[in-house]
Amino acid sequence: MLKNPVAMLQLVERLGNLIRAEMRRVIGQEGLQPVHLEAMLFLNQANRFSNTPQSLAEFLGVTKGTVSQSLLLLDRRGLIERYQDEVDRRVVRLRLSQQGEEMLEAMQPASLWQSATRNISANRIRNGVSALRETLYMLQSYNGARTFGVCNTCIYCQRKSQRTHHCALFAERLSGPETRLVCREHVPKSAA
Amino acid sequence: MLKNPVAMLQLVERLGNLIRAEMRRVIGQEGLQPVHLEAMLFLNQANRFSNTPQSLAEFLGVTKGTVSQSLLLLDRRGLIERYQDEVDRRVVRLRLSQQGEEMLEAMQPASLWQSATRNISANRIRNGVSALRETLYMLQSYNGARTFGVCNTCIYCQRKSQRTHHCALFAERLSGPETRLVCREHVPKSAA
DNA sequence: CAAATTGGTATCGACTCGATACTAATTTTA
DNA sequence: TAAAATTAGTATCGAGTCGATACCAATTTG
Repeated sequence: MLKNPVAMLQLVERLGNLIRAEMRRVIGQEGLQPVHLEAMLFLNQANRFSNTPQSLAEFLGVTKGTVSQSLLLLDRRGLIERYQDEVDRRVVRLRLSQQGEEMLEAMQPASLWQSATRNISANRIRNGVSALRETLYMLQSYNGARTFGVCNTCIYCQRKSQRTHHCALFAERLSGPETRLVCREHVPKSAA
Repeated sequence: MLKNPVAMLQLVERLGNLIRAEMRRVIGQEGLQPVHLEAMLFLNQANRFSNTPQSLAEFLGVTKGTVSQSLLLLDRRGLIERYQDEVDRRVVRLRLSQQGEEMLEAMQPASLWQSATRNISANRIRNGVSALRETLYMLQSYNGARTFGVCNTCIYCQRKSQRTHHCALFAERLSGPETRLVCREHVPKSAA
């Protein structure tokens, strides 16, 4: 019955498709697909508990077999590096290569968006972000999907001192910069 | 420098990907892909100036060759009908078949979203819709893409009487319901 | 220590997607 | 008005996604 939520859905869908088409245009010149850019953006933000094929598959919403194929391609192109985990030798760790970081740096995928939102009032954007964030959390909780938020918004993240934080789930120390990376085990504080 | 627009971009991107993954899950059971659902949703809303392969290709942001393939599949499955235009015999007209309409009806793609937004205040949603809509128009104007809005938000749409409207571009009469369909030649009033 | 689970890879088939080449109908132009 | 250019659409090719299935090796469970 409510029309505005449906309007919001259609806008998000349409904007998502435009972003995707723009991605395809830009990254297609490198012979890549949108999902490759998504993967690289994820690896650029993933913390050390989350930089694995399994985690990436969950983030992208595809099977591990599918993600394995995409990683093979990114590896062949020299855009990522894969190495074995020291303690659990089944798991593969992923990171962007130097070349991968440079490509991401050079692309500036957000620049068009920055211009497009230039004349929108800060208040409307704040409201929009808040509405979208809540919708995202709700959707993720419905289908049991992970939230992939950054550590400093997670219930497991405890501040120990001015500079050091602590993850109560992995029982490990977190540096300041690390609390701004996304984690597979993230549980939003609002949903505690 | 502004962080909120980037946050909004990431949210839209993530939500778009989740919607896409959900689409794949739902429509995959019919042996279809997300783009097929996008196409059917478009055809369900397109007016009589816009129900062609070319128009659909512009909407989806793919080439006409690509869209031709997808239409072939939808036709084979009996979900759409294709017929020749009477006056310009190069153009093919598209419409959902009975079966296609029933499938769309049965899927209710917006229901999850409706639940997810249930507890968000109307004001925040209104602000969000407004911010997203302006962003969408800006992005579309940048790359010269069409806006695909509904007639009653278009500069060419003129109200003739209580019940009849008139399109100044095609110089044709529009019924009331027709003014709520999306058009390939749409130009938003705000950008007049 | 054997069985079950977990993380990852390989292969197959259907499909997307851009590029290219093509046909037919319409419009432009010389 | 006839030839040239444009427009709408289709066909084909190759690289890649994607799920499904099958498989292997390392780890955890019983």
